[in-house]
Amino acid sequence: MDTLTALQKFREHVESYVPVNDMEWQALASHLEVSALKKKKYFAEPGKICNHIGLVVKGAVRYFLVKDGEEITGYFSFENELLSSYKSFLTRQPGENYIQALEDCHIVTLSYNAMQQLYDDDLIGKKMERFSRLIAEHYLICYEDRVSAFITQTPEERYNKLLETGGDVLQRIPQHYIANFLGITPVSLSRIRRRIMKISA
Amino acid sequence: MDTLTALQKFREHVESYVPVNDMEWQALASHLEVSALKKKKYFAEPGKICNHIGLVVKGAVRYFLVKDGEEITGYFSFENELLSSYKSFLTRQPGENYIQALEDCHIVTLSYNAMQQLYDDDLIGKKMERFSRLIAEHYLICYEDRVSAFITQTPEERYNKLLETGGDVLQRIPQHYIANFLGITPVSLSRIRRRIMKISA
DNA sequence: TCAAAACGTTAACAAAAGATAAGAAAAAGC
DNA sequence: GCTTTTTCTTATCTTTTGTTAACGTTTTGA
Repeated sequence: MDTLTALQKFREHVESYVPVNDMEWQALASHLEVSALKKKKYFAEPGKICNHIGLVVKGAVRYFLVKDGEEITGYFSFENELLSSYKSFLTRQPGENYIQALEDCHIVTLSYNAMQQLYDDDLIGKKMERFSRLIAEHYLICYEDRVSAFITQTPEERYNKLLETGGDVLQRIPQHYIANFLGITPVSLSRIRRRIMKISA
Repeated sequence: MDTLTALQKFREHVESYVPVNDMEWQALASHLEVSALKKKKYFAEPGKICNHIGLVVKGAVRYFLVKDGEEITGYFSFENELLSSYKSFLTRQPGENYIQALEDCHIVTLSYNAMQQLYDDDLIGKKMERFSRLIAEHYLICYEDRVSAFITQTPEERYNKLLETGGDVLQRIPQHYIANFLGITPVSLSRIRRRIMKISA
């Protein structure tokens, strides 16, 4: 995928939140960087401050942290989704998790400093503020739903819901990662799958 | 508590995110409403669109939803914390949860329409966008931490962490609500407490 | 191509959590 | 002040999950 296509994808993503005219786009695009992230390479690592926010143009990444020597996968990002150790990016503190490419990825990134410059820009500062607000609000709602699922649903119910709405996740992600994502062990997920098969059979 | 004090608290809250001069404050304050919410009264109910966002100036509220006839408590807001069925407020869709006063509350609220007017205001639009962005980012991080706790920690570990950092919650909230908040049943929390007591004794 | 690693399932056992019920203590409301 | 409700604990039993290990299959990578 060429640079222009990648940037165009980024523009479309921004425009799904706020309208952007050509002049505004120029101001924004001048700060963007297009790059590749090969499978198994890391976008973020614990102990390091995440200095970039990105968009996954192609590919998929996995968020995980290591506890007691075990990798625990918390999240994934696919095409047209945000890519960042967001807490670290926002707070300027060292992050806690790895972000690793599950496939060869094409990404478009924006540095923290560029972001602040854009916020303070007279031409597009307000629009960038709004864009970031809408992004944050969007992901806030996602997290709210996820917390709600942990509180109100059993692991089996959470997996069933994932079967309905999961889409890409179920096809492209190994099941033991999905187990972590659901808050259970891979063995437990395997048992849940067998239970469901028996019922639906 | 009088209206001026309540408004002053709101101003201080805003100023903990962005600086506000007197002129800007006038523009904002003209849209604010100060009100009381008596114990057990509802700020939001399922099926209704949440048209206001608020600040708890005094008191505490509980967020809960009803599943299979059971109340499940997901969250609390105390003094100087945000108050809203945020997903409903943002998406303009009917909410799913109740927000109920646990104590007699004093609250300051801002309507959705006023919020949009403020965003589009030339004088303080950009500042309001930034304020809301920072608010959303702040709560996004809170939710991220909470999801992370569900994935990486056992209920016992989550309770222990709450003992360290909980503050108000543990003093002012009945334990069966806290159990829900931790994602377990009240009976289970009681057992966890006994296990911890035995160890530390 | 071939050895090594990763992946998913299953089994056996231990630990924890859910469901239900009962009882005591504390708080709320009249 | 007294009754009712709420809150918390405890016990019993069932269900689920975690842990560890084994096994076959698939995928990876040199």
